[in-house]
Amino acid sequence: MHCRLEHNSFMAYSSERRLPRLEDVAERAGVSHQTVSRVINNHPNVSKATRERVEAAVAELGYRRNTAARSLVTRRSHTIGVLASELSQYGPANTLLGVEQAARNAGYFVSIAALREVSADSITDAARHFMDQGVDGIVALVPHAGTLQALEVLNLDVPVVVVGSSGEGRFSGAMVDQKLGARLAVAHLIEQGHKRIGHISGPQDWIDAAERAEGWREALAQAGLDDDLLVEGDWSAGSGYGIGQQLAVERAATAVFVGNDQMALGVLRAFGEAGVRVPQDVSVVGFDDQPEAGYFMPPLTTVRQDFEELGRRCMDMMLALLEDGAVAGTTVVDPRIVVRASTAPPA
Amino acid sequence: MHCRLEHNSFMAYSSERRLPRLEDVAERAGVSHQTVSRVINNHPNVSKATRERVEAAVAELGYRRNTAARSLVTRRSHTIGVLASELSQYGPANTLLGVEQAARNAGYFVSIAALREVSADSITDAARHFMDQGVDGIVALVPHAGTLQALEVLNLDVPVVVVGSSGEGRFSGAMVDQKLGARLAVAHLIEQGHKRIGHISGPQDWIDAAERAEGWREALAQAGLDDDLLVEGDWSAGSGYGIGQQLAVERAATAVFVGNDQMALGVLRAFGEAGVRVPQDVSVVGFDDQPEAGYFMPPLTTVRQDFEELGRRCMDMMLALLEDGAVAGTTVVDPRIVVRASTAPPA
DNA sequence: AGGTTGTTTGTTAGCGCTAACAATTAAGGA
DNA sequence: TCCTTAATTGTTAGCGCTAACAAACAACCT
Repeated sequence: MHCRLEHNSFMAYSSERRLPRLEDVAERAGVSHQTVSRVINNHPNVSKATRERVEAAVAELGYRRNTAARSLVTRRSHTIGVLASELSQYGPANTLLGVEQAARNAGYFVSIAALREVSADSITDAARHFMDQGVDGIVALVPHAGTLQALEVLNLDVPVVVVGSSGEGRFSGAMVDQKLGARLAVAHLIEQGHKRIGHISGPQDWIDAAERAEGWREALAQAGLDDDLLVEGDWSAGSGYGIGQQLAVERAATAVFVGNDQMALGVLRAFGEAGVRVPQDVSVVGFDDQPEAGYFMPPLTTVRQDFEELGRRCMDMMLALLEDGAVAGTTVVDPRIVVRASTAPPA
Repeated sequence: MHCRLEHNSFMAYSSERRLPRLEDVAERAGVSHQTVSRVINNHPNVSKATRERVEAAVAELGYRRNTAARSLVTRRSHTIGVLASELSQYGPANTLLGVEQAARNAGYFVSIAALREVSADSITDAARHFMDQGVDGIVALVPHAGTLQALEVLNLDVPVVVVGSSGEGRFSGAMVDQKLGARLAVAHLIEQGHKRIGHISGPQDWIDAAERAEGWREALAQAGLDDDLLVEGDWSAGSGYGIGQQLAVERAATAVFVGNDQMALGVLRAFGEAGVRVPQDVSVVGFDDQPEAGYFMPPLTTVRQDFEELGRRCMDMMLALLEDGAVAGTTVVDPRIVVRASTAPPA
């Protein structure tokens, strides 16, 4: 019997061999298929002897339950849909990893839909895709203000966890405390004696970008400093480079808090080319702490976000919603600052 | 009727409202459920009048077919499993995006399983996860020599497309021509007059790393140059930095072909710190062309791989295997060199 | 003994869909 | 006209599973 499993290596994909069903296991164990189902699902009222007999039969036949059949009757697919944009970026990619880890541990499957561009249409498409698949819940990894509305009007009847949002309305949220991160960055610069601290933000319709800018503003206000030095980039190294060139000419600030590490890379290059020394002339702080940040020139002081943890928290929240009937809520992960060579007291 | 759909916004997730079934659509259109099924599945023998009536009913009720029920009877889940490691890296992440795009276009769902570490056990786990889900095929985004063996012994009865492999045995492959990429890089350096060209490779048990090293060797051999300057890194900027420090002391080569952009970043920083000027003293070429490469200091000459295209090709191949009964094969994507400021003729 | 529990097992129905076949109607040819 | 063929629709069964109920049995009390 156990040989049969090993000897089918010659078979093609479309092997006609039927996979064992509950019925097959039941027959082998001398019980009804329902009893096998009980064993598989860990129902309490099965005698020890029966359970062992069934488990042996399951092992011998290599039985694995059929997800489609199970889903059909339970109306649960045990699948979570992850709606993501910018999946090639360090942050979202790692959040996805966290979600996947927590999901698989909990016996869930993870289905993905990537958005090429963030629009109501593309979000609707992706959400419909997930509903067609019958996902039990959706994790929205689209930290864009418009996403929430686009999702809300769909009236999905599955729980939604939005990453990077505090979870308004029917949605739950999981977020890194962006304001705190920004305050840590600015506080570090203030401690070193900087008075003129600029900010290169991400696009302001991104929730994270808006929060970081707000945190920067709050920290400056608290210290009685001006918050007039704000330029908006698009998250890319290229935009950081362009803005950096401009800053190198103006020289209005002694320190710049940059919205992410990629833009910071562009800034460092622009400064390098313009002869502005970092950190002697201008200090630079990034955000994210992607693995390369420590190898920029100079190594970048930045704010670390634990994206994987964020992903795991997302999934924890999702599980609570699905299995414990929890209500929508928010979970917050704290960032921390990583000080490297790109910051120093002003000259 | 159409109001009913709009007015349930007050309902909780666990809305008791049953979704419409074929039967409901059939009743509304005044036909049998089978006729509706035919319309849904584009079967030919349905009269135009009937088809239109059914389509109207489908639209009015907002009918969407139940995937679980369909899968149960067709034994097709229309789901592709993507087995991935290093998903937070630029290459794999973008390949995944390509797969996702092609899959969703073709009406397939994409399920992912990320490997924390590449081992036979973790691969077996992930593959079993996919079989439990009943995926129709697996795309292995694990460009590691051991992966193929670990997958082979599982005797999966679904098609497998291995990315970065030429597709041995029962598996199909989709790859960027790594040897060609390496030859392009080395040829560029030779054209500029370099005679001593070193290579910092990735771990040699990664298929891509081995191929790139081999391409480097071939190009040197063809030009009658020595291939004794090879150091193995681990793909990370940190390892590039460490090796770069060493090279800065030895100064054995006038040009270095680095296995990926991240390691190249580390090399640039090590050279910068050691006072080795790039490209005046040493030329550096990377591999991948991740978006930041153009903003390194100096901007990096590198070999561009179109990862999204690779992913799409993967999925095309998978579809051919699944739907056209194609046999295992290989598809190859060509890389191209992007020349920037990190390379110049030797002094 | 006879009833009242509780524990363990079996039986039946049906989730929503498609495949296979049966039935009906329309069209064409002798 | 009737028979053959093709096009269109309907009927039935069953994919593999779990929920709900029913049955069998043991244990324990009055």
